Amino acid sequence: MEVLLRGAPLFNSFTDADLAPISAASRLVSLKLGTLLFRERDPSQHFFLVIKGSMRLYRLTPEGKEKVIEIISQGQTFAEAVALLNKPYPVYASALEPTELIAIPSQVLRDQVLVNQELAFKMLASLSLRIHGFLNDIHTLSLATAQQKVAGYLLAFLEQSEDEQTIRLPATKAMIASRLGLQPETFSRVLSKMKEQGVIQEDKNQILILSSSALKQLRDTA
Amino acid sequence: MEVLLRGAPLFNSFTDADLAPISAASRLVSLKLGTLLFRERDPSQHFFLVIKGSMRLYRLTPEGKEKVIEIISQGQTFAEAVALLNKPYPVYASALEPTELIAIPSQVLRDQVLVNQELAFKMLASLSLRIHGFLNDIHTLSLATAQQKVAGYLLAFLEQSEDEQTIRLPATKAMIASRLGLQPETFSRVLSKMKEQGVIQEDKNQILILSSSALKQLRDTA
DNA sequence: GAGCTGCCTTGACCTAGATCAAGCACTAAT
DNA sequence: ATTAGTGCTTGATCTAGGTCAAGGCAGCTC
Repeated sequence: MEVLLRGAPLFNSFTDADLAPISAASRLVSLKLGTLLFRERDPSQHFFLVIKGSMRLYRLTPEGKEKVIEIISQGQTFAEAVALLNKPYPVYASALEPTELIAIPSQVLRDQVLVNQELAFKMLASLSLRIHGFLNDIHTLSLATAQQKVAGYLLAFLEQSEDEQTIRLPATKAMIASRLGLQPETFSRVLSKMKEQGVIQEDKNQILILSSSALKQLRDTA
Repeated sequence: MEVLLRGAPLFNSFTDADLAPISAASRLVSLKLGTLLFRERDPSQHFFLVIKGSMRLYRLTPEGKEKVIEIISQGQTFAEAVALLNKPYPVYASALEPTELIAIPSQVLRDQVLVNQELAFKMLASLSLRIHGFLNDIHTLSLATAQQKVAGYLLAFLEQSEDEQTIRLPATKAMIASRLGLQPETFSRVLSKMKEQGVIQEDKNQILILSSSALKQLRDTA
């Protein structure tokens, strides 16, 4: 368990002594595809670290449509903030694929933050990072065309994995479309056009970027 | 200065002893309407508390259009997270009206967080709150009609100021439209229609809610 | 290998809201 | 009083992307 915990950025610099009480209180959870982990407004008894697979965090509109807010992949944590502050979950969470999580009781987090100064700092850093992500999302959601959104989304992958030119989408296309604030049809059409223009190529659910500069062009042009 | 500082939620429970070093290092800043306080990517040497007036935080698109991300009013702080983590500012900030701020050096914040446990907690709480706000924004930006956005925006005021039925808009209509991801024209048309339907009434830049239930209806209907 | 089932694509249409273009109301300066 | 500036409204178009509907294409199970 310690090994798994240390896989997360939140915990990677911790000593065994720091980690022991957290590890002792946590437990491993396995979810089948589609399993609902918690609902919006549920009390937050745990926060979670994704060991394997991925989770989708979403909300429901009054009419019952789903809007995907975040897709959480391996190594990332979620619901830390609400757990710490003892607030109800602000979103629904369900498994996008068969997924393994570590569930860490909120109380343990609260206790540890008081004891371990570094943990508080790390939490602040992690929240701050998340806020930056949201700023970007807000920015693109509100004034980008479909093409810009898709180009930006694909480029985000290249940035983190350096000179890899091939991308495996982390969820179904419909999910990604929702994340981007698009209809699945529109997402499909945009990808088609990019293929047509020779900017990308698709094989199975792998996407190959033929020209990242052309893609940047598309992202930055109205 | 101490008095002003304690006006902010971030500091309201602090003892004089806690506050003294912060107060000593901070200084008061007055901005004329439209003054640019910092740019995106500037190093974050201070974070800020709004004493009087209001600030707009925004970004620029590649084509140079502005997108308002947040409007910060009296009593609120901004740029705490980046100051703490010593990252560059992620947005532009300029004064929406003649505005007074307290500028608190980032270094002081970093020092104090290490010393004062409660401050770290408060910061976590404040960031978490901000994240919740962003979740809402993302939600509405991506799948609400213009009418839903405006109704939701107005209702947000009623929620915080209880049974006040009259709202003074915190910025020009064009700014608010941008915050909501709308064109000024569209914002204006939506308000007109609401007046036509007898849901609201407008006088100067005061908005009177005639029927908050009708407004809720509008917010929750596609 | 026949038939499901779930994803994805493609086409035809339609509508919300952006854009373009005047004009109006109020304020501030000359 | 006249002009000019700024924010707001209103009307007339245009268009990106949403919606509806019809297949196509795996990968399953039986």
